[in-house]
Amino acid sequence: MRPKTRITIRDVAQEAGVSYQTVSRVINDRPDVAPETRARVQSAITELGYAPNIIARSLIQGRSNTLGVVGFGLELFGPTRVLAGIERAATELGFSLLLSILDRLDPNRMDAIINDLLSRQVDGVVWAVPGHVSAFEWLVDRLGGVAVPTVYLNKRPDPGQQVVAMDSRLGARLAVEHLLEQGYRRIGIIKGPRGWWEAQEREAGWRATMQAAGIDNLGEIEAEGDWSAASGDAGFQSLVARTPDLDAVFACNDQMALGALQAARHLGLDVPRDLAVVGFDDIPEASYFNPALTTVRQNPKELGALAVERMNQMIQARQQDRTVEPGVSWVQPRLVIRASSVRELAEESG
Amino acid sequence: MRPKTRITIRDVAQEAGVSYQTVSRVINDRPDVAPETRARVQSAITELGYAPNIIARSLIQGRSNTLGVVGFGLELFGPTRVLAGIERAATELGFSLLLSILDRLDPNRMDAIINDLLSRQVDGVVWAVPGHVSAFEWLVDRLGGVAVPTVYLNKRPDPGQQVVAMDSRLGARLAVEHLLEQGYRRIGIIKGPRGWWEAQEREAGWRATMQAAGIDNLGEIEAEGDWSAASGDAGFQSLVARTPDLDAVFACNDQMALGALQAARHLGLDVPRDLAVVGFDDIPEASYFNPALTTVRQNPKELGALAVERMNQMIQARQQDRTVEPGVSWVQPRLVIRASSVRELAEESG
DNA sequence: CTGTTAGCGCATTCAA
DNA sequence: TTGAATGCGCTAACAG
Repeated sequence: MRPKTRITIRDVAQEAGVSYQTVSRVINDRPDVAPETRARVQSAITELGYAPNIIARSLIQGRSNTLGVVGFGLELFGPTRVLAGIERAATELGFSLLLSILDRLDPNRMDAIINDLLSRQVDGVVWAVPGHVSAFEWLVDRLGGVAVPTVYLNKRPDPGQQVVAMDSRLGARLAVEHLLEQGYRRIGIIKGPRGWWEAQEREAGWRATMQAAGIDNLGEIEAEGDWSAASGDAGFQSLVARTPDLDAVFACNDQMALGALQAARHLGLDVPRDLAVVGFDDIPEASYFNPALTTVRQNPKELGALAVERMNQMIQARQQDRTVEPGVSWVQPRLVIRASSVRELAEESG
Repeated sequence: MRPKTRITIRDVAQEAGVSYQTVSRVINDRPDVAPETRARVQSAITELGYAPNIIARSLIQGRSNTLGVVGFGLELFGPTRVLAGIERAATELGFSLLLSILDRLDPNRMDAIINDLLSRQVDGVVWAVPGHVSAFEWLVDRLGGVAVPTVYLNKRPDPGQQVVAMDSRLGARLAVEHLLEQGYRRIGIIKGPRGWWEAQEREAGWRATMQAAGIDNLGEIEAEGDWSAASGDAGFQSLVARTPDLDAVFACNDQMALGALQAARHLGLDVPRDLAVVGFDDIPEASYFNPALTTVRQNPKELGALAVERMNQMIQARQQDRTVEPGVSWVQPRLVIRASSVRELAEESG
């Protein structure tokens, strides 16, 4: 076991018989070191098990090579995968990640998180918290004020901000158009929680597509859920109660679709014969639902990766006193068609 | 928008008309500051929007208030929830989290992660990577060598190590005993990937309980999966092909159980009449499977929280030159009984 | 090529 | 109660 005192650059210098600045040069791969000296230093480093203190380096350089990530829960599919994408991209670009998780939209907690991240000298902040737009105004002020590069994920685009977002509206349109093509007309919706921008977008996509198809009285075929299967179950029941001629449901995520499938079964409805169900996300289990679920596939990992690349550009630019034009990057979802919305497919696999 | 140069303690001092050490005292809530002075400094702080540089503080104190967390993927239920528990507990105890994700057990990547965490002066490392024991030997050496407090999650207990683990063996026993009580005898298993310690433990629990019940020829009712629904599907099919009198399946996680349910349906088997299925994890969707899944409920968040508390004890102890006795903390799972393993329940809800 | 001198932002001795 | 020095571990100018 090694001594408790930390091994510093000076210990290495002494061991190698050089000045400690030479050691610094070796560590930082500077060219101006004699090969023989370099080798001697290297072996001293491994000998002593020296590891450079990045904290000290950051202090000088005013740069920590660290990104702050603020996420929302780790319960849901999308946000979790987004985080995975962020992590991978950050690692590739040489950033470490300081992770904070928000469980609810508590301004005090948000403020504390931002403070901590700034105090820890993060080079940028990836704000991966879905939520109601108004909740962000003070935040933008706060982050904008200190001028820390910030990228927002799945947030309503605002001028002056860097946003990376899934095109949920398009996803919803794909889902509804598919159902229409399959001959379904009274396509109800089980919405996500009101506060989520993505939920609003999915609803908007559904509404626009339905209206374009000339279907009205949409109010009576709407239900609101909270992303959980239980809420999908309840939402479906309330839809059916209100709308006897309901023939399809667009659930705004796969868990709620699962709940709807379950409720339909209990009501003796056959999917997709009597009723079609489409979800959103394409969680890995979706193809094993009964019947297999047609759903809109997101690529949340890509979303996260894109956010980090954007971040990196901003940081690079900033070092050269340039700026990156604010704007929105949209990621396109696509529809994955399975048995829950196609009568022919159901015959085979059922 | 503020000037680009960072605001330091000196700027605040100047603004408040005191020396910068006084500002330091205010920041650190020292008692020996005149109330009037304190107020003046406080207002200067808010005025300038000053935030202390934790990096600099860490450098002096030799302590970063940061925990390194090494996780494995963010795809699986357990590991993700464990991370959530870690995050919450860490926040409560005033630690920030430096997150690294391992996608596969690559020694180079592991080494790079450890190096980075150590270089960033983390106060401790929470190693939340499931995997084969042998992969850890060099690691223990590495972490033990630098004497950074380390807690391992869901790893085979080894003397001299701090381990926090779910009692998977018990969980498996609960599952199998329940099936036996319900009158099932030929209880097959769909195992997790060979490399995972938890998978081994669940298998061991199954095996021991089966043997205790006097059931043999266990070799022919074993299949190996990879935690995915697809592998559960395939595993189940292979079991049925080999064992015509199979009457129950213990799947080592809920996704594989889902695959098994699906396969059973395709084979025209009624669950639970012809065949019972039990899973492991109790993912939120489990109660919405068809039929609702009996499963072993873990509390992975608690596991993560426990690990951090342990970590905190070690760090505290270390500051006082004490040591914490190495050992294992076991977290107990419990069985959640639903329709997939109880014929009477199936009648009602089916 | 290598060593010397400064200083990053702050806490921690001291002294006043 | 406050201010002046000292140094955490390291990099960034210089000089030699």
